[in-house]
Amino acid sequence: MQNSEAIALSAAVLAVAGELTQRINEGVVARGFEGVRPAHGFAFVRLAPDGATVTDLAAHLGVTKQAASQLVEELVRRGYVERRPHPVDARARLIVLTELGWACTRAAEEAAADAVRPWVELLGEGEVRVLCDRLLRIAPYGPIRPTW
Amino acid sequence: MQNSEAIALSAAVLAVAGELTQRINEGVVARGFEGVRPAHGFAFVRLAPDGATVTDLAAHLGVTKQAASQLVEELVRRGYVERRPHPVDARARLIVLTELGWACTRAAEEAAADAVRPWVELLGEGEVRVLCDRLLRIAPYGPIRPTW
DNA sequence: CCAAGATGGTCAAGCTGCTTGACTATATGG
DNA sequence: CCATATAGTCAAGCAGCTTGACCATCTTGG
Repeated sequence: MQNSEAIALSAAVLAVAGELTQRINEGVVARGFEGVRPAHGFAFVRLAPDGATVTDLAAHLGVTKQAASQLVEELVRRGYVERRPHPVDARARLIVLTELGWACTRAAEEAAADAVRPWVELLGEGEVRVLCDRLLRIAPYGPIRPTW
Repeated sequence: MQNSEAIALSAAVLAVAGELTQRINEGVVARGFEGVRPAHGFAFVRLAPDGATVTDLAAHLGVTKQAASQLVEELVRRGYVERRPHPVDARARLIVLTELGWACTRAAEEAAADAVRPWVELLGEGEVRVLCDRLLRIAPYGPIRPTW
């Protein structure tokens, strides 16, 4: 594979990622959740199952824990998450989604489904599944960084 | 396709994009081009063929022209590009890559090839080409935004 | 041909989100 | 029980973007 092809492929990946991020965020905002940034969505993904600590979140987002702490503070102010005492570690706090946070997460899922729908119409559901499989094999643990 | 699958697919795309951006940037830095950010690479792509104006660049990067102007100023200081009078519009300036800028672009292509190589080994060259084709069909003109 | 508005570019000031550094409180291991 | 590591926060600073203002040059309609 030639270098120029590699660049073209990279550009394609980045274009898809950019469009996807933009569409999902717009979709979430359109559903009435104002003031949310893509980074918040990335945080929600990590918080969704059982909550997480600030340090977990920082590692997940690829930022310092101070930055993660600020992000949590903002989400608390907006009512999307709340800090609870950690069940086994008195130093730590468990950040969990509020009901509003869950609603926002569901909105993001809907927005993602809307964003992906044109792909299915274009390529067919089977091809999209194959695409997803390929991507997961390529970078199963790629960084979810809010900023480049 | 269910909402949860759409989210999984989105996460996969973003993970691949994140890893790719990181690897290319590291590869460029490793080849001796210091102080370059991914955003610079996105600018180089637009400048490479025949140069571009600040306004073109701003549109391409999805930022204000002031921001694009600052980015150009930085690239000029580092010796990657130079401002030339525009051939047909005395208001505008044509930003073109210097020899150093071209060298950096080639380094980025090499780094991209390095980053993509594992994919080829994992999926085979044919599958990767198919992947590229699919991505280009999904978002042929997706935004190349340096920041989310 | 000229006046009026549109467009290309830059300067300046401000804001946002990140970083580094310092600190307290709690956990853990010898 | 003390030494060190870890969770979290506060504070200050910085980088990169934005908005607002401005000048130079172009384009257009009368």
